[in-house]
Order: sequence, then C-alpha cells, then structure tokens
Amino acid sequence: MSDFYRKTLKEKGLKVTPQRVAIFEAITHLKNHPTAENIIAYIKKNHPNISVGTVYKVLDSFVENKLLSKVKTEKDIMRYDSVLTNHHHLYCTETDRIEDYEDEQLNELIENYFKTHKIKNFNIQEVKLQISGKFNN
Amino acid sequence: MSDFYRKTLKEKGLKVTPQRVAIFEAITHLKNHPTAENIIAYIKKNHPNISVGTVYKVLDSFVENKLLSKVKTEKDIMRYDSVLTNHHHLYCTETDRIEDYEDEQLNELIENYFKTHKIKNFNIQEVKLQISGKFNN
DNA sequence: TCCTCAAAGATAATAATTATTATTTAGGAA
DNA sequence: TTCCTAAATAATAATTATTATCTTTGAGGA
Ligand SMILES: [Mn+2]
Ligand SMILES: [Mn+2]
Ligand SMILES: [Zn+2]
Ligand SMILES: [Zn+2]
Repeated sequence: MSDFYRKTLKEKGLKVTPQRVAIFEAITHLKNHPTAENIIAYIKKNHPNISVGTVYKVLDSFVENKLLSKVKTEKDIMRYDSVLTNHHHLYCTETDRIEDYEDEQLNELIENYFKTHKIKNFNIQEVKLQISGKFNN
Repeated sequence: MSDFYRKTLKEKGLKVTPQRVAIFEAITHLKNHPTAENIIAYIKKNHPNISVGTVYKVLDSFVENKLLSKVKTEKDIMRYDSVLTNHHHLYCTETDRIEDYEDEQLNELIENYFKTHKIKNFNIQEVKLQISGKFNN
C-alpha cells in the first residue's frame, strides 16, 4: 500500500516521514487537481495534527523533485497534479473542474508540427494544451 | 490617442473615467503580460492618486467585458493580457517572461484535429497552448 | 541505542486580492 | 447649463493564500 510511496520517496532521496507519505497518498487519491486546502482537509481525517506550513513545504519539495506538478489556473489559488505523463487539461468555464486529457495522437501531431516550424529564439521543452469549454453533465 | 480607449469603453457600456482610460492605456502599453502591480506602477507616474482597489476592480470589469484576459501562471500572482486574438504563450522556464505566440496555421491544425476527434462529454470553446522552454537570449 | 540534522509544528509575517464605506463624479434628465 | 443620482473612486480594513521564523521532534545512519 503505502510501500509504493515510501519507496518512491526514498528513490528521490527524500526522508520518509508519515506526513510525506500522507500527502503523497492524498494527492494520488484526490481527483480534480486539488488545492493545498483540499489536501489538508483530506489528510486531517487520519492525521489531525498536520501543520499547514508542512503541507506547503512538502508540496513544494514534491514539485522540485518531480513527484508533482503545478496546474496553471486563472484563480489566485494553486492546484496540484499527480499525473506526470505529458497530458493536457480540460477547463470547465462554469465550474472549477479541471480534467486530464491524454491524447498520444495529438501529442505526435504537435510534436511533428514544431519539428518543421521552429520558433525563433525559443527552445521548446514542453507543450501543454488548456482546453476550455463545458462538460455536458 | 486616448479617443480610442474612450470610444471602446463607451461601446462596452462602461463609464469613461480617467482611471479607466489610464488603466486601458497602461495595459496596451506594457508588454510581457503585466501584473496589477506593474500596471499600478506605470499609472502612478501620471496619475499618482489612483487607488489599488480601483485598479483591481477595473481590471476585473475589463476581463468581464472582454477588453482583457487573464494569463494562467504557476505563480501566486495574476497577469493580464491585452491581446485578445486567439494566440498562445511562450513561458520561459528560467525567468517570468511570457511572450505571445500567434500561429494561424497551428490554430487550423488544432481546430481540424478536434473536428474529427471530439472529446466525449465536453464542448470545446477555446484551445490555448502553453509552450514552455527557454529563450536563446 | 544514540546522535545529528533535516523535517514538522506552531505561530507570526507577508503578499495579493477583496470588501467596506464615505466621497466624488460621469453622464443623463430637467 | 445645472442638477440629480447611480456608479465609480479613494482610503482603509479585512481576508485569503502562502511563506518565514523558530522551537521541538524524530528519521535514519553510525
Ligand atoms: Mn497570495
Ligand atoms: Mn492570494
Ligand atoms: Zn492533470
Ligand atoms: Zn498574450
């Protein structure tokens, strides 16, 4: 169960603490690209004394160590993403829902496009789509 | 000069105030997708008594009225975009620079792709690319 | 088992943004 | 042109998300 988290933390050279394991578990469990607040609320059930500062610090270090990424939004609040494969996002214009969109064919299309259409003075590392619209239910 | 701003505001049914004209002028003048702070600093030169709250409120109403859009970033700070045509963004992974990237051919490619690859339960309104990488100088 | 230093907890501070409220003013009506 | 009024602004306080500080704790190696 939590052995996966412990193992991954160790591989990254991060000390294995109950807080880190709990946060790691929370972000893989929570869907919809949770906020720090979402994560704290979830963890508090089993770990009521966890400190807010700890959660922010751990999230930061997870981002640095590429266990997590940040999701860009136009709200004044950060959201986190545990899916690390190259994927895109569906943003609902009505709610705050953000869903993952994986599409290997699209990735190839874009990759090929930029192979033949270099951007001057710019070296591309990653291309992500933010697809805005509405979910039908 | 400022007649364009006055005219545009009037068209949108917004009262024409010196503050709104100044903010409108600032955002079209400032490059690199300015923050509210950037805008305030710029305006203060000619308009030293403008209030921070006013700037935020005006920016909000400009976004609502589609005179501006917000730019997604992974920092805890909002940035604004006066370019309203459908365009994409180059994010520098080293600095906070965000440049516009316009590419009609790419837009068509993507549009056509999604015509034949509908996303289930989702109605696309807009697709934007966030292209991360490094500027060569 | 013991030590040590990195991590966690508690708390205060900061930064960005929003809310409140008194004052001013744009712009339509008289 | 003057007057009126709703809407906008300025000043200020409050809120929210995040970060910093500092003391205590405990993970993990010796
Ligand atoms: Mn903030
Ligand atoms: Mn904030
Ligand atoms: Zn995602
Ligand atoms: Zn732009």
